[in-house]
Amino acid sequence: MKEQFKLDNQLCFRLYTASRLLTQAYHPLLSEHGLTYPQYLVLMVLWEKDAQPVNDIAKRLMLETNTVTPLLKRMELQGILTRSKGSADARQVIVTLTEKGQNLQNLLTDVPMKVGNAVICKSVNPDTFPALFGMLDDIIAKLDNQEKPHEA
Amino acid sequence: MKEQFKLDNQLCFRLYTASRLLTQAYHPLLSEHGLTYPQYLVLMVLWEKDAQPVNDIAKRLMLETNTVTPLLKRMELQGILTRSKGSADARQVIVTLTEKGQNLQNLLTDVPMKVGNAVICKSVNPDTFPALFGMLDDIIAKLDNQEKPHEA
DNA sequence: TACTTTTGTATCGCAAACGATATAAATAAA
DNA sequence: TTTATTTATATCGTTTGCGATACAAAAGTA
Repeated sequence: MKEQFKLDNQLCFRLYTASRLLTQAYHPLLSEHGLTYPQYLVLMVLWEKDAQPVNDIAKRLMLETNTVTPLLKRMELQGILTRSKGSADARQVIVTLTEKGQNLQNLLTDVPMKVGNAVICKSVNPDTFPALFGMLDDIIAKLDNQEKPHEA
Repeated sequence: MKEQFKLDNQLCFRLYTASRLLTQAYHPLLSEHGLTYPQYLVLMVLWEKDAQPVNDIAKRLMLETNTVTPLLKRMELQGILTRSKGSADARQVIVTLTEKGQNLQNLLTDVPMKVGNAVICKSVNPDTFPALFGMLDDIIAKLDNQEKPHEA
């Protein structure tokens, strides 16, 4: 058994598992409002800046539009947002929060605190957060412009 | 816009993104051999210890059996492993690597190094790996026995 | 203007994930 | 030994995630 294949040596498996389990921790808090975690991410993007084209939302979440489009359609069916043709560029679809979508920000106020307190702060010393965030951001940045092989 | 909802403050979004992008980095190396990343994880589990019941594999990967079962069936169709009724406990399904499955370990020898060199070591100082692994392990451990609320 | 290329979204198909539920085998209890 | 409970897998349905591809609008070029 080759050393490089030991599961305990894998960064990716750790990220994969931590991501899944942390997402699961959000589940009961979000499903209460009929939301999934990726939908919650879309909400955070639109709360930061409303009325964005699909592309901008996808870029912000580093997802492909073919992932985001169906996701947005489901949220539209739920009356959380609307999708309308852009006026400047007719190819664009502008996504705008409805009142219900705006209001979810109030209903979900406690979610970050609940997950943070119940889980994260009990497992990681808050002082080490900047270091952890920094490392993850470095990995993400590296992987992000790995794919776009630098046009030069 | 409430501070706690800023995407840049979210640990979960970072984990989610880092996990996705790193998995994508494996994709070209694995698809060459007809494998997906979760299938590669199963292989690592079985290379460590062959002939395990479905449950043990699922536990090792911290996945549910309803995720692992279809995954194993696909791998069985590819001739990578076999699924057979356990002799001691007739409920169990014992998963065993075929010669093809064994041999994939040789074909994939370079994968960890390629991903590691090309991506990880260029974004994170290898000296900080133990710290990063430790923090992720702490988060995973905390989330893991969060769900099983400690039978007491 | 006519043609080509790029860009923004969407459709399709497949492989995860996972909650809910079903089923059979094993174990425990009555 | 019945009956009840737990355990090991599996089935079903829904939502993601993403590669491949389609298509129309916009931008660039001849």
